[in-house]
Amino acid sequence: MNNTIGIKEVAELAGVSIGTVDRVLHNRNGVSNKTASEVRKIIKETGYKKNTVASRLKLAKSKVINIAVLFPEEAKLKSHYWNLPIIGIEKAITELKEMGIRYQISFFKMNETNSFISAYNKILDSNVDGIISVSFFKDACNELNFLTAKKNIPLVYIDTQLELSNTKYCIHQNAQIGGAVASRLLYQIIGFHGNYLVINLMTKSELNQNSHQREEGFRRFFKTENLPVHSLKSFNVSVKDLSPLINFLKSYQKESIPLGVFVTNSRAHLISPLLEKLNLKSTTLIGYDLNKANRKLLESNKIQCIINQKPDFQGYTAIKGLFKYLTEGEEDQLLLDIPVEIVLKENLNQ
Amino acid sequence: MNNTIGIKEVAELAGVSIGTVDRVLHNRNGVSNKTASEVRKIIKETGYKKNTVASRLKLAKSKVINIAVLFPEEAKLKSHYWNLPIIGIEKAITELKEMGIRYQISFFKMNETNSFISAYNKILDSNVDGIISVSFFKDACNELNFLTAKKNIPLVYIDTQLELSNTKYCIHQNAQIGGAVASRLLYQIIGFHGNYLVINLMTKSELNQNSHQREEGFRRFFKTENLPVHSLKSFNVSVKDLSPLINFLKSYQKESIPLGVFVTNSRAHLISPLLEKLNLKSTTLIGYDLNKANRKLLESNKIQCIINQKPDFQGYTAIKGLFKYLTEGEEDQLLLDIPVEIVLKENLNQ
DNA sequence: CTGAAAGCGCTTACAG
DNA sequence: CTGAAAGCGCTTACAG
Repeated sequence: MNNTIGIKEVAELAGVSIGTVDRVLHNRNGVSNKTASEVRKIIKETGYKKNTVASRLKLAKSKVINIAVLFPEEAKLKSHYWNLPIIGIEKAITELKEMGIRYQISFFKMNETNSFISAYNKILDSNVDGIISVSFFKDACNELNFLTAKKNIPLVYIDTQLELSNTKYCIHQNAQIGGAVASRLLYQIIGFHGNYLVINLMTKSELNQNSHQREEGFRRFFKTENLPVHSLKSFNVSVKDLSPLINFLKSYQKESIPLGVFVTNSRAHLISPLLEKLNLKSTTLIGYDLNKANRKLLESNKIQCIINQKPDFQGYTAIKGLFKYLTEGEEDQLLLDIPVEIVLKENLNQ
Repeated sequence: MNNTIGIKEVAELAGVSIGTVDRVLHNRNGVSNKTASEVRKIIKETGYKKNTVASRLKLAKSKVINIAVLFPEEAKLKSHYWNLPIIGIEKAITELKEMGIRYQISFFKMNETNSFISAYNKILDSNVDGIISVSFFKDACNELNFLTAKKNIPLVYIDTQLELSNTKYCIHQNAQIGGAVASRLLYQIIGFHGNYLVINLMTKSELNQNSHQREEGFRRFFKTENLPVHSLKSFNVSVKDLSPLINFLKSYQKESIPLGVFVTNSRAHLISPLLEKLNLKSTTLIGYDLNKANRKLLESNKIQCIINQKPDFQGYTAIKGLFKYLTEGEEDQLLLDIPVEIVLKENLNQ
């Protein structure tokens, strides 16, 4: 490969100055159609690629890349789940610091659509080059998709993923695969002759879409693998009142066969004490996310397995991907499936 | 933070020219002690950090960073295990291309120390800035450690890790943790009332150190967790003649309790057919490494779990770490524990 | 519509 | 022993 093609060579071949080549490269106006197409031809022929390092060195101060991060306010709490993506974001920003990039974070209240809307409006009014957020509110996010598309501002959703119209970029874990991994693990442990229970802990009135898809993946496994099981039930319950679940769990007390429990969100730590109190022995518990409570239960063998969505990695990747997109127009790092990471007590603190 | 401290500011504060500051920064001679210490003082006070982007832009052509990679010749074969680190290496090189870095690969024969020695001698005679290799031969690697230290060339071992004297940098997976993860998985499936078997498949006369440590981690789990088991045995066998193993496995045919098999290297695919032929039902098989054969058996449920050492990630990290070290003197990315990745059929192709 | 020139922060050959 | 100047590849304000 001819690695020596720079803007200078392109300019020479096209018989113009490097300034003109640069104008064409950035679609700035002030170039005649004829010149522009000639330059474009040469760029195509030579396979010229802009040197991002040189470009960013020049622009690092005068044209800093501004990333807005819009997260639930829980992100402010250290060691909270929503704080983890920020760790990754900061790592990426540090790595790219010399390239001239910074981020600013704003917060919204999880149960107030309006706080989300007013936050993103403020962001859109500011001088922003890219946005990282999460899709909690369907209508508001659809609107945000529309507004950012109009303004040509890349918007990356990480983590939870609502089904929206026109979402362009998202970095998250495939919920179906997570569910299937959970069922495979439980099935290997418990086998045909056991009871399976999916618990959807709800904070809102309707079932979270992520939970729904995880359950779907969980159930599909048994079909795909053609494994009939003794009993597979699911139970939706509000975190505000777990008593219906407690009553339901009592029905397993009489049974002597093992029970496998899959909690479809980060709140497996709420279930473990119930199982203990009800004295449901030989129960295997699988949940999501390495929050403090889950970590502790993993360490004390009360939870057997946690599926990690690697929120830090998601944040990291979102920044790296946005940088790549904004500097080189490359999109493929902004549509990513994060691998399902299986965490046991033994590989917890690596 | 004062992000505006550049070499210019340092020069001004020290009352010298930027050329002199640069000489101090790179410990080049031709600076009086007095001037040098004054400059160093200012650097310390201001917390000045060289801008790597600018530095590499200047040097990208005149001082390309040369990385030598020395791998077993199996690395030439696509889809072979030893080819995987190269994929990661190439990814990292591509990302850093504009910074002026390239790599050159040479090969040695796995069972010929001399081919390794003559290969590294050739590398050391060339103009090389850093080396990535693997430690297969104890004496030769000790010698290589010595030679590279003398020449001040950073040497990173990835993957397998012999216990050598004076190994400075290595990127690999903790073998003990891998073994412990395997035992946890098997124990959850098989429980107290089962047979556990560790199979060490050997290519040489003595037991590979990695295998040894994996077995150690496997056995330690039962002690740490205080879980006595019905039977836990291990069997060392040469890949050249599996018949002793076959005979040994026959002893399990009479037993009606489940069997958990842990293969401590990448050759679980050699064991699966034996288990089938001997009709050892309700056996769970765990091994290492996502080679083609293992992948296939995972997909057909003949192997239940594979521990992935992420060789591609190791190669990627080695290049990134060497670059960081060579440009900024930062060492910590060259001493790395790669997380133990648990792979089931469901999260295999992510 | 286009070019020449200055400059991003660092490095180095050259001159003194 | 030290400084002034040129240059890495790109960008842009300025002049025409």
